[in-house]
Amino acid sequence: MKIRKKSDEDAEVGGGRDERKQRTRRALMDAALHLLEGERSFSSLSLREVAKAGGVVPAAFYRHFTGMEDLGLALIDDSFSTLHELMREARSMPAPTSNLIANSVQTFLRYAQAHRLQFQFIAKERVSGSSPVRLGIRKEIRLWVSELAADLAPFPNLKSFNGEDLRMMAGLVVNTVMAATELVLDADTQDPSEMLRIHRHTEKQLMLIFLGASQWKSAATR
Amino acid sequence: MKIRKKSDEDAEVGGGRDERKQRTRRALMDAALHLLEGERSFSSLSLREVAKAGGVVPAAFYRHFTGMEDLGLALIDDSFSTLHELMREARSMPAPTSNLIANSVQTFLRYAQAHRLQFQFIAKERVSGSSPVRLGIRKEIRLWVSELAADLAPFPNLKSFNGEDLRMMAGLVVNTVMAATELVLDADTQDPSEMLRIHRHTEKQLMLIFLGASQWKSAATR
DNA sequence: AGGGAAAGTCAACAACTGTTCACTAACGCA
DNA sequence: TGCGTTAGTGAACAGTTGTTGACTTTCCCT
Repeated sequence: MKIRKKSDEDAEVGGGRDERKQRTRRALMDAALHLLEGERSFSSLSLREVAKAGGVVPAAFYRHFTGMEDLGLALIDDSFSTLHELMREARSMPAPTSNLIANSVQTFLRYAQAHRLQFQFIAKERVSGSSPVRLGIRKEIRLWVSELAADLAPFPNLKSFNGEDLRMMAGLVVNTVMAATELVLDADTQDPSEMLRIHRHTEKQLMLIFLGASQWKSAATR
Repeated sequence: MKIRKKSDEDAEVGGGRDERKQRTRRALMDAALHLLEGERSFSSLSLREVAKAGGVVPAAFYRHFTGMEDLGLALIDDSFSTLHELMREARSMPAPTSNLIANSVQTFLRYAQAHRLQFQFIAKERVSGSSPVRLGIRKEIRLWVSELAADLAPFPNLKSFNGEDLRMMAGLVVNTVMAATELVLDADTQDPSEMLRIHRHTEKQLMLIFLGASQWKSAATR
């Protein structure tokens, strides 16, 4: 009668053993992300409430993570893998010779909105997280800057940049996009006019940067 | 014999009643700021530990603030008043016709370093604070952007900006400076070469922005 | 000189925290 | 078919949390 304890009441059943394990692992990570929605910060989450929100008893949490910090690091990997996925998609798209800036802004901000939980996590923990978490995020962002610099290098407008200055410019672009992302994540969810305002604002800022870049002269390296 | 309970052991004595009250109020605020040094975030501070660090029993906390959020709002006022003080000083200085960017960067980042606790608080709570705290900070930053835009308006290079675009550019500058501030606050305290690197980096980014600005043409407003 | 106001103390409360332990039951390999 | 491995349970622990109430002591005004 009471043979199957969970399976007969859980909607989502089946699968091998470690498939089920991955499922609760994800449930814990998703629970944490959802708890972060709104005002909470990761460091104010308690292990117990994450466990409860994940549908599991506190002790079971330890079968998946050594503690909350471990969970945080897992969330970083998760979040940045979705960011890299976007970058890969963007690179494989046929380069739209005109409107490149407007297209990129639109693509990125839409994507951030669609993955708001992850991006909210990144935005918060980038500045207020524990040391390993924060450093992990910074490393990923530096990597992102490098990739962007490499993507920018071939542009004919930017011939006069040396490598260091190219990274400087890429950093400026990334900062700007990150700031815009924070605006989008905070904005009244799905107020289209407000969203349009942010898009236009960000496009102009990037145009200003690229306008400056086309005039730039790197000091001769010697 | 045991008439004066506090005065005979406290180093800092004297003053009228509400002068003493202001003193413990400040002690609580300073305690909170110091607890935020390093990894902690404001939302992870407990009322009890702030009270203890402030040298006061938990119940006494309520004589000064209605709760932690109230303390947070007080810290915002405090922090931004020091920022406005810097802005006032900067404006009263004789405009250094050359090297304006380098001077401004140096002044600002030095100031941020000197008031690291306040700026750390702002940087963290800007993104992860509770709603009233976060909104308070955003409002102050918008104000800052407006003031900068007004300061920028008279420059002959920027004649071709309309009001909205000027704010757009000012926003870009503020974003850039804020990002640099975060780097400074995180950097190995007082590693001069690292600090120099950040200064140079930021100067270049601002030069790039101003270079673009000198070529800018706002669309005709109609 | 005396009395009201108020900053601060002390003790208690119910609720919640992280972590541990012995346990149960299901899976998958032999 | 059985048996070890292991995800998940339930209870207990010692601390810590926010908030309250009744208290003491000091200041300041009349």
